[in-house]
Amino acid sequence: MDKRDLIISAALKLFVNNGFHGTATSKIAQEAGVANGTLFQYFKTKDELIIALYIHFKDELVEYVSRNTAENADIKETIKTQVLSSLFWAIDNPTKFRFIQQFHTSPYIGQVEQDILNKQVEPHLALIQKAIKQGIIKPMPADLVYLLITNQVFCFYLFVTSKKLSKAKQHETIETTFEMLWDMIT
Amino acid sequence: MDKRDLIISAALKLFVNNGFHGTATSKIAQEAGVANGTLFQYFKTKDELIIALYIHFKDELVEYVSRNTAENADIKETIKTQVLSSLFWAIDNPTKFRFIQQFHTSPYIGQVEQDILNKQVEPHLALIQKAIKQGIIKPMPADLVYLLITNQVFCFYLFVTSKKLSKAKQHETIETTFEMLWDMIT
DNA sequence: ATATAATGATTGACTAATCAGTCAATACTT
DNA sequence: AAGTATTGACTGATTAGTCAATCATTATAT
Repeated sequence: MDKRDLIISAALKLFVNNGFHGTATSKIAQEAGVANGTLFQYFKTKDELIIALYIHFKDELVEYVSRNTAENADIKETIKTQVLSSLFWAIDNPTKFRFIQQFHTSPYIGQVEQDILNKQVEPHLALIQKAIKQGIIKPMPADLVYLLITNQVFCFYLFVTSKKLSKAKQHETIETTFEMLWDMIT
Repeated sequence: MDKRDLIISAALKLFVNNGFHGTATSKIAQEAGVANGTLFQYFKTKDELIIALYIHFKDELVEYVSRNTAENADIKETIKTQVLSSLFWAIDNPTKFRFIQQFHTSPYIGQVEQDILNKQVEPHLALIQKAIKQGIIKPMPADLVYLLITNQVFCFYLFVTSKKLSKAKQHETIETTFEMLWDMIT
């Protein structure tokens, strides 16, 4: 694990526990076991670190989902796989997922270039639009459907983590709630 | 408008724009047009101010919703009225609503006494439980249903504010999406 | 009615602590 | 020996919170 990674995971932990400004860069360096100055070698400013963290973990999630998405399954199966793998990633990486949520509702989200945000959303929007054209999903704005789906994921995540369900029970709940979601939008 | 209210609205504005720790208490006092020390007369610490703000606005929302809820309508009508009035409140008070969301995903949420959180949620949970017993809503954990509903409200809010829809178009979208939500959980 | 006292609200200069970020010195690699 | 990565003491700026002094308001006494 190189110093950059040490800094990233220390920062993740402290930001989620104490908030962005509630975490001093010196505390991050300490937690990472590196010197104060080293942090600024890898990230020019604290803001740059925070934004880099968001892009880093969001990319990790996007990559995980696309790696788990079958190439030529039908649309329902594709969307289902994407929803479920997002959720599994969130359950396995609660701190990273909470960081993303915290970032989304913070003023920092405005500092991320629109290009980067679009690039992560575009493929999903395209898939939804395709499903709407084929008459699978109800005719409605694609970005509303996207919002409904992503919020459902967040919702499942909150539920699954608040109760301490067994893996089997988790899967069962996720399956039923996905079918409910699917019924809603089709 | 007394000083306490001036401080509250100044704090709301700055916290939403700059984050909790990104906002200095001196800036809040300045924005409110009161002296530094006056802020600490009304709120012993900055943390106390932040938490008081959350409870204040959450109460405002809860009160608004319950004021708009008909006494003896049927369950669907009751829940529908609650969802719609939450949403209208959010649209009319975007800064307050964003503050609540920002607070929810921040570490401060852990500092709010469980009693206070429960008191706001309980009546809604009771209503959902009643609907489940009567076989109106599908048999599933009441708190999951509650999560699904509140997240849907957040989702509508994001959609309605991202597009700049006319009031009429807003109502139309909200009506259809509520029916979708209702179909999903019943 | 007027003066005086008492109470409480408000002020802003102040402090000790903390912060992000720098940089000259040091350690490690090639 | 040259180049690169790392260090941590340091700085100027900013922070939350304090407090003695001032101001406003109301109550009491003459």
